[in-house]
Amino acid sequence: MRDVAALSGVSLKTVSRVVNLEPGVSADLVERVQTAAAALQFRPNLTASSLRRSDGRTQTIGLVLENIANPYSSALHRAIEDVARSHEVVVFAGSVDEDPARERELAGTFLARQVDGLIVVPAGADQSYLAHELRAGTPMVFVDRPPNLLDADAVTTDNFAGARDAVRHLIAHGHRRIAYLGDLSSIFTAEQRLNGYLDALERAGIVLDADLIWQNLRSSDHAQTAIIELLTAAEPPTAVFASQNLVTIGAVRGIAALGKQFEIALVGFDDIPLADLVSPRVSLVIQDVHALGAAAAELLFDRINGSDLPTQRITLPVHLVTAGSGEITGPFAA
Amino acid sequence: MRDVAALSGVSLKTVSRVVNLEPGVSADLVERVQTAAAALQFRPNLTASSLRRSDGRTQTIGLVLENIANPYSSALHRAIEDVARSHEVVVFAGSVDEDPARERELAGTFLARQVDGLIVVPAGADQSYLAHELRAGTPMVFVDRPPNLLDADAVTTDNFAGARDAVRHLIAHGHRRIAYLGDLSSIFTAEQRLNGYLDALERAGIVLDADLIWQNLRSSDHAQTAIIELLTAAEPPTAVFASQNLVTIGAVRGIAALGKQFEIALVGFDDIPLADLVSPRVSLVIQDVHALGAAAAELLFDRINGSDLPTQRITLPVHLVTAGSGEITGPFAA
DNA sequence: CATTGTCTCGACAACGTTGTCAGGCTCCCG
DNA sequence: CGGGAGCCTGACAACGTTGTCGAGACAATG
Repeated sequence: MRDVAALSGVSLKTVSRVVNLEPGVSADLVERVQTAAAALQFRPNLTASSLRRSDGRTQTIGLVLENIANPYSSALHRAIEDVARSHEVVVFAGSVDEDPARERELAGTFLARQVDGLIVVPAGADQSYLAHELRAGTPMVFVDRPPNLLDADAVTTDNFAGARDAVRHLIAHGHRRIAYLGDLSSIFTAEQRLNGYLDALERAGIVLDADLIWQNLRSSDHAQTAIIELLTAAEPPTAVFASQNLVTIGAVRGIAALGKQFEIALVGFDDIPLADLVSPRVSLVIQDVHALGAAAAELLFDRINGSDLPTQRITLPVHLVTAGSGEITGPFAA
Repeated sequence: MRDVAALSGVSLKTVSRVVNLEPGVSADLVERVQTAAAALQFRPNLTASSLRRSDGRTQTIGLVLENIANPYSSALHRAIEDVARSHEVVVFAGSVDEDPARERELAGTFLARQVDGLIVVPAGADQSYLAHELRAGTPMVFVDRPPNLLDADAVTTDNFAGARDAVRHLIAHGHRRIAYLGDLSSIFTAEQRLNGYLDALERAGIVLDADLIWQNLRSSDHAQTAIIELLTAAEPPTAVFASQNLVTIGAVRGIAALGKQFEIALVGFDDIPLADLVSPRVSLVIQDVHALGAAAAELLFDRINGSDLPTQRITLPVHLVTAGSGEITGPFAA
């Protein structure tokens, strides 16, 4: 900037005014400064600018995700990017891989870089380490899972209702022995979905068989092994509820490996890629990930722009997309 | 930092020394400063720090991608994130959607934030706008596609050989009428892959039929429409080479819609999700996206750490994964 | 005991930018 | 022709941190 000022023969402050489009600079000086800036390929240093600016904004937000490469996370990321872009804000993102220590570390490095706000898919059971920064005025919004031990905005989907409806659907098609395949039970969404499963069974008067519940399946391979074991056991289920996308994929592979695609009813929670092309086809509880991300980002930017409404908890609905697999009838069909 | 200094009764500089683990501070002062910092939940301001530091590093890199939500881009992103993390660097990323203006804008906003380096999947036909920053010392590496009108490092895959091998494979299974379905022809990889297709045909002495070449298919829907039109024409192809993942997905849908999954041989370039579960199954030319991203990131960090080797162009090999679809025999099978 | 060296520590300036404020100019009015 | 208002412009300090340098304390050396 100093060079631009020297070349155009004005003061630093005038260059600053021109660069920031401030009014009150004569037309010929604006012209002179702009040609000088163009000649020198001048690009203002936004970090210095935000250091000095009164509001301290860096036009930057941080995004703490489960795993950037996972389609769920990357869909969220894209939705948030689009909203951020409309505010001329760029996004830092990082993967946490369900590791609470990594979550904390990543949030910390974003905060150290003076992000204007933070969007977090929490992995750990305690977000109180953020309380100080939150009180100090850094807005934060939690997505997919609410924060623990911290009072902050959150946008989640209706996991309980989605799981309950999925299992009800299977019951309505005549199933009584319905297996539950689930992710790490410590994850909020996994717990909610298990509760939905249990609720649907109880209301239908079906006695729980604990052997049909498999949790803590951390990959599609684990899920595949689990479903093969379930289906080859003495009293196999006639239907399966898979509570997460990787688990659903493992279930599909397992059913395909056993050649039972026309015998076992399967409903999964979360979308899976190319769901319309896989065999066996699978009925799915779909959440609108784009809407989730957009809602979280809008909430965050409202806070950044000064909103001081009470903490909000938004729950978005899900819907069941039937695809012929969940509709395989069971032995108790009417 | 001022508060920490006041609370522990030392100067700013001593706090700085403790925070940066510089030697030459007595043990009891280190202790006092650390407890004061902890009490105040002090977090150093990295933007101010990098402004003042002699090397000016922000421990930040920028990543310009086609579309963050696309599995190819997000796999690249994750590979780069992992390398960046090992250097204690965080990553800005953004989507360009094949828009050259957006590419330029995004690279500019990253540079204005003083990133230590840039990794770009270029969308436009001219990256000379980066020449000034490159000469000024900001390292840049291009991935998947080389830069145009700019001398910089690039890591790409062997698109020509992959396409040629795919088409050779179809020819070896007795096909002569092989369609080419391709992405936007302005994209470097699309051009290379078309050349590979043409080369394989020519070396096999097959006369080109221009009606079998469909380019500029920008989505899987377009590709699906195109393949349905091709397969229902007067002289349909017996095999199809789909030159990109979205195009392959459209081709799979189109073939499935026509019920021709056991008649048409299909080979696609790039992996598609759940490739082992889709019907019809599809043979694929796979590139190692993780290795691509990792190689680009390593190259970038070498530059950031001072390497001044001549510009490098790295090409990674691809390999064909057969899955029963590319192996459907054609009318000229031996 | 004087001198030298080493080890700690702090004062000060600087990174590139913007907020504040004062000064100079022009114009118009009485 | 004096004076007040309004418009441009620049000098200066400041944002939060670190590089430089010098001062003071103390030990080792002759």
